[in-house]
Amino acid sequence: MANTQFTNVGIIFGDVLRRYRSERNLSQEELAHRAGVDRTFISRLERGIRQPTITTLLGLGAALGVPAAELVKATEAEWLKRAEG
Amino acid sequence: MANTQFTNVGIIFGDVLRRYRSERNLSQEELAHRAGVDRTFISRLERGIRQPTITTLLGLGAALGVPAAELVKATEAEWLKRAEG
DNA sequence: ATGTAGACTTGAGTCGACC
DNA sequence: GGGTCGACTCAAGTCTACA
Repeated sequence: MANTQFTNVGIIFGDVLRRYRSERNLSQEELAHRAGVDRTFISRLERGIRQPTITTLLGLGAALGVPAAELVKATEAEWLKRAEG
Repeated sequence: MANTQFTNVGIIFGDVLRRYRSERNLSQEELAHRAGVDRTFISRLERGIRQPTITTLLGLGAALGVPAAELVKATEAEWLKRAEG
């Protein structure tokens, strides 16, 4: 049953996504449209209820005008920070 | 039905993953063990048949001793290159 | 414009097996 | 050690609807 240590990744990614979206004054609906996904899915991502695949990540990055790698980097940094608590 | 433009992301990521694994002289089995996933799943990832979620990405990065963001960056760069063909 | 939720289809990720 | 596959479970992602 591996990966108990990665349990919070979705929550952290949700925070990151919401922050990037807010900074750009995009609505969930507009982001969803640009990224080619459903609005309710964005809502679930931001709340950490769902997790993106790498394809979705690239779509979100393109929609936000930021490399997907940057979203992952921010998520990873926050995750490492919380992991060492 | 969005995202036809992202169709090849899985293939590209598979190439990237295999390259990073090979450079570290890791077997699929060892990588799978370290990342906490199944060996056959690594095989499918490398062949582009399956795609990782962000949680799996962080696990793979940790297993390879490289930031997951770097794997995404490499994937994204290759994807942009192929996209402009 | 967002939260939430149920019901749905497809795909992530496992397990066992064989080449 | 790796490829491949079928069958399985559960989660990704959609769609509709209401607060």
